[in-house]
Amino acid sequence: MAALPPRKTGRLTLDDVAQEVGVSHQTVSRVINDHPRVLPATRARVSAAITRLGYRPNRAARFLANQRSTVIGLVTHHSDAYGAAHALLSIQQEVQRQGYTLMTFGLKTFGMPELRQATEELLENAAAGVIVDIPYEVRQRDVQAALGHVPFVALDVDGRGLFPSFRFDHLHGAREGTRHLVAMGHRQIAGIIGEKPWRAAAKRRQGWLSALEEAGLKPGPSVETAWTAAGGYEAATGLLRGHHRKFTAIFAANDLIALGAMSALQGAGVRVPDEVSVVGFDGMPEAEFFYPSLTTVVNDFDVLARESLRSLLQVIKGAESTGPLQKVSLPKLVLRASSRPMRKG
Amino acid sequence: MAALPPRKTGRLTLDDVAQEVGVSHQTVSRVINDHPRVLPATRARVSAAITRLGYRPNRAARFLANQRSTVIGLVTHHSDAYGAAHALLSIQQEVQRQGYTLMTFGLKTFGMPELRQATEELLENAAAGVIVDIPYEVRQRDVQAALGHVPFVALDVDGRGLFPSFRFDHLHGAREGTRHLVAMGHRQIAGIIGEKPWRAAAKRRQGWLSALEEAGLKPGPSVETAWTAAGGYEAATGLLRGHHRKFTAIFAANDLIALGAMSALQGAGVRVPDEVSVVGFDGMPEAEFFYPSLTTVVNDFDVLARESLRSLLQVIKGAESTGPLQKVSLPKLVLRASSRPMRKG
DNA sequence: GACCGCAGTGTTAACGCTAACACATCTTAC
DNA sequence: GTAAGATGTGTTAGCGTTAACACTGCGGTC
Repeated sequence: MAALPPRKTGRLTLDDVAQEVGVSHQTVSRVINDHPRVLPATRARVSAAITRLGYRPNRAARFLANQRSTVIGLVTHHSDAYGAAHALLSIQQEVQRQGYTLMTFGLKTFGMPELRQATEELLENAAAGVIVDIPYEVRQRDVQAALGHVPFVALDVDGRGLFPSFRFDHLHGAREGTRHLVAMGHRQIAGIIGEKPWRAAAKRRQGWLSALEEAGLKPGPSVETAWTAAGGYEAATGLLRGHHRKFTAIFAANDLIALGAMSALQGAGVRVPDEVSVVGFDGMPEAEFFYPSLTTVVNDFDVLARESLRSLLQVIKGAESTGPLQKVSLPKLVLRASSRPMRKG
Repeated sequence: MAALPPRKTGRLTLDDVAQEVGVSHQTVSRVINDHPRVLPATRARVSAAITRLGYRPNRAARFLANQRSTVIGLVTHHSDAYGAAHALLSIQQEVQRQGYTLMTFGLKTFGMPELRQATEELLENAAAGVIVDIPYEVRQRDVQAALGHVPFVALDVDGRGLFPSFRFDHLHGAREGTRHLVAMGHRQIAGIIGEKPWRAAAKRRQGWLSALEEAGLKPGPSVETAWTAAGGYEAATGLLRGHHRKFTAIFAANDLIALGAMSALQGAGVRVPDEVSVVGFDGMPEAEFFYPSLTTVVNDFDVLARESLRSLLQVIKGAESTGPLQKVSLPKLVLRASSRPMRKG
C-alpha cells in the first residue's frame, strides 16, 4: 500500500476525490462544472464520492485559475440610518438568493479616493463586481473615472447614461408628502431637512419647495440637521423657539427626524396632529407605531436591491448590449394619524 | 528588445513590478510582506515602483500560497431588528479598523446544518475565521461539533469553556428593568416577551420572573409575540382585552415591542406612564424620542463587536494559551419618562 | 478496409503568490 | 588568511483549480 501523499492543508482537493474514484482530477472538475462530456456513469460515481467525502472546492484557487468569482462587493456608508441598514440587508438577501456571497466595505466619508480604494479592496479580495451606495452629492464623471474599469452599479445616484444606476426619486417623494399637507389646508409648512453632504437632503428639500411653489405658498421656516431622532428633536426645538410656532405642519426629511420633531413638539406642549401635522420619509416599519402613527413616504428598498443586483450580474456577464441600465423608484405616500386637516380658524 | 510576455488578466503582478525595478519577484514579495532582510535602498526602489505602477497584490493567490487571509466571515440572522443590524455595523467597523475585510452570510433559520453550511461557504471564500451570531437556543456541544474545526467565536451564546463567546446578560438586564418597576411600587407587572426560538426570549423572561419572585409578587399576565413594533402592538391589545388592565406596568422584551405596546395602550386611551409604566430593552437611540421617552435597558453592541473580533484574531493567530475566552456584558438600565411611581390608590 | 470524427478521458501548463532553499558577498574571529 | 556566520538576493516548487491540448477507442462513411 502506498502511503497517501502528505497534505499541507486539512482540506480535501480534487485529487483526493479523483483518487477515490479512480479518475483524473480533471474529470472531477468537469463533473463539478457540469461539463457535458462526461459519461453519465462516471458522473454518478464522482458525484457520489464528492458527497461521501464532503468535498467542497476551494474558491480562491478557482478564482485564480479562471478569474471568475461568486463574490459580490458592496460599498456602503457606516450608518445606523434605516435606509442604509435596510438596503444592506435587502442586498445581502438577494445576493445569497442568486448563489453569490456578499463582501462589504463601509465608508465614513465619500470622497472619490475613498470610494476607489474601497472598491479596489473588494476586487483584490476577488469580488466579481461591486454595488456602490453613494449617498453624497457627486459628479457622475468622477464616479465613472474612479470606477469605470470595474463592473459596478451605483445606488441612489443618477448615472445619466454613463453607468448603471438605481435610485429613489427623492424629489418626487418629498413633493408628494408636502402636497398632502397642502391639500390638508396647511399654509405654513416648515421643513426639517437632513444634513448637507447627503444628496437626499438637497433633493428632498427641492421637493418640499416645489410643492409649496406650485401651491403659491411661501416656504415655511426650515432647518438643516442630523438625520437622526436627536437631530429632529433639536431642529424642532429651535423652530419652536425662533418662530413662535409660525407653522402648522412639518415636512421631515426622514422618519427619525419626524420622530424627534414630534417628541420636541409634544415636550413643548404642542399637540400632534391637532396643532401641528407631521410627515416623514422612508417608511420604516416602526413609523406606524410612533405616537401618533406617522404619515410618511415609503421607499421600497427590496426592489432596489433586487434590481441593482440583477443589473450588476448582467454587467459582469458582459451583456452590455442595452446600454447602462437605469431605474428610478417612486416613493409612495402612506397616510396615517400624524397629519390631519388644518383646523378652521 | 524582448517583447513583454502576454498577460491574460489586466492586473499587474509581482513580476511586472520586479521587472520594472530589475529585481526578482521574490524581493518584491519581501518588500510587501515587510520581510526584514531587504536592503533599505532596494526596499525604497521597490516601494516606489509599487506606488508608481499602482500595483496591488492578488489576495486569492496569496491565500492559496500561504493559507492566510485577511477576510473575516460573519454569520448573522436576516433581521431588521436593531440588535442584529447594529451588531453587524459595529463588527464591520471594527473589522476594517483592524485591516481586515468583512464577508457576511445571513441565515433565516439557525439549525446546525445551516450554520455549518454558512461557515463552510465563508471559509471556501477564504475567510480566516468566522464570527457567528447565534440568537437561537442551541446546545453548546452541537455548536462545537459543527464549528470545532474552524477558528470561530460565538456571539450571544454561552460557550461554557467549550469555545470563545461573547454575550449580553439578558437575564440580568431583564431583572434590572423589572426591579425598577417594582421599586416604583408596581405590583402587577405584565411581560411582553419576544418569540421563542430566540434565546433572548427565554432569558429575558427569566429575568422578569426572577425580579417578581424576589419581590414576592405573582407574575402579571404575559404574552409571547414577534420582536417588532407590530408584535408589541398586538400583544398589548390582547392584554388589554383579556385582562381589563389588571396590570400597572409592562416589561417589554425589546424597544420595538415597547413602542408597539405604548401605541396600543395610547390607542385604547390608556395613558403612559400615568396609568401604565413601560420598560423596554436594547437601548436603540430612537427610544429616547418615543412618546413618552422610553425607559430601557441598554446593550453595548460596540464593545461586543470589538471584543469578539479581538478574540477571533487571537484564535486565528493560534494563541489559545488562555483557554476559550468568555465575556459577558451587563446591560445598563436607563431611566426615562415611560416609567413612573405607581399612583396612590 | 483505411479514414475521419467525435465522445470520453488524461496530461500539462498556467493563474499570482509565498516558503524553502541555494547562492553569492560581506563580516568577524582566531 | 581562512573558516564560520550573517546578510541580501535569486531560483524553484508548490497552493488547488481550470483551460487547452493530447490521446484512445468506437461508429460511420466511401
